[in-house]
Amino acid sequence: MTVDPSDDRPLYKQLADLIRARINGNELPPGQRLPAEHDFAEEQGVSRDTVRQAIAILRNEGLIVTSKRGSHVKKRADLTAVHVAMGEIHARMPTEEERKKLGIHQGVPVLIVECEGRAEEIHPADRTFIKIDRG
Amino acid sequence: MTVDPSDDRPLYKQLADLIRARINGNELPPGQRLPAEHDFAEEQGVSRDTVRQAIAILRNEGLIVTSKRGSHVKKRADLTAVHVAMGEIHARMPTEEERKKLGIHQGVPVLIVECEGRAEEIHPADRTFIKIDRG
DNA sequence: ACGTATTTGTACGTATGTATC
DNA sequence: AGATACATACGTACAAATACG
Repeated sequence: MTVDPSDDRPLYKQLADLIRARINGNELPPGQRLPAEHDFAEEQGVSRDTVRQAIAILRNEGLIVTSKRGSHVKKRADLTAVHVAMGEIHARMPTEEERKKLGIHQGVPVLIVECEGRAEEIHPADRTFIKIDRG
Repeated sequence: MTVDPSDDRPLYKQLADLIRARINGNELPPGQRLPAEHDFAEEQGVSRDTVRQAIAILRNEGLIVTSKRGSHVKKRADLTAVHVAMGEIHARMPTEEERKKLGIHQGVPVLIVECEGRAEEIHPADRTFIKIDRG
C-alpha cells in the first residue's frame, strides 16, 4: 500500500496511517524494525522529510521509538501505569530534562499524583512508590 | 537572548529552552502569542525549519498550542486531571482521530482507566464520569 | 463583500554531522 | 575503516487558513 498524492490528506498523515495500521494489524510486531527512512521514501515515492514527519507522529503517539539504529515498534511494557487509591492525577509530556533524569522513554507522558495537596512527579519505574493505601 | 551556533547543543533545542524560560518566567504569559516563525527565524539568525522544530518541542510538552493564527502560550486549565479511588491508569498521546473525536487539545495525553478488567478511555471533559466510589 | 497580507502547513531539495553496525 | 541510518540545518516553493483593511 502506498500514499496517494491526489488525495487531499497530507502525504505524511496518510503514511502515518499506513504504518499504524501495519503495527495494529501485527504485520509489524513489537520489537520489529521499520524500514529505513531512505528506503521508505523510495518505496512510497516521497521525500525523506515526509517520511520523517510520519515517523514523528507515531513516535509522539508512543507507538514506536527511534534511535540511531532505526525506528522500532514499541512494546506494551512501555505504557505508563500507576496504582492509586485516591488523589488527583495529571498527565503531560515531560521535558527532555525530565526524560533524562527520570529515565522516561520517548512518547511516554509523566503522571503527577496529587494527594492531600502535595504533588509528586512519577514515572513508570516508580510504580511501587506511589501506591497509596486508602484505609 | 539568542542561540549560539558554536555551542554543541542543537540550535532548535537551545531555542526551545530560551522560549520555555520566557514562558516559565512569565515574560510570555498564558494566552500570549509568540512571534511568527518567520520573524523568530530572522531574529535568531536561523532557518524557519529550526524555529519550527523548537516550537514542536514546546507543543509536545503541552506548553503551547499552534493554529493558523500563530502559537500561543497555553493555559493551565488544559491539564488532564482525573479523580479515582482505585484501578489502574495508563497515559499516552492520542492519535489525531482520538483528538478530534474526544475534543482533546494539542499536547494533552489521554488517560485509560482500567477498573476490574474493563478499560475506558477518558479525556479532560469526562472528568465527572470516571469518579469511582471506593466504598 | 472582496482582495491582500500574514502565518502556518506541506513538500521538495541539498549538505554535513554523528552514532552504530 | 567503511557503510548505514538518523540528526541537524540550511534552502526553496506553493497551499491553505485566517485576519485585516
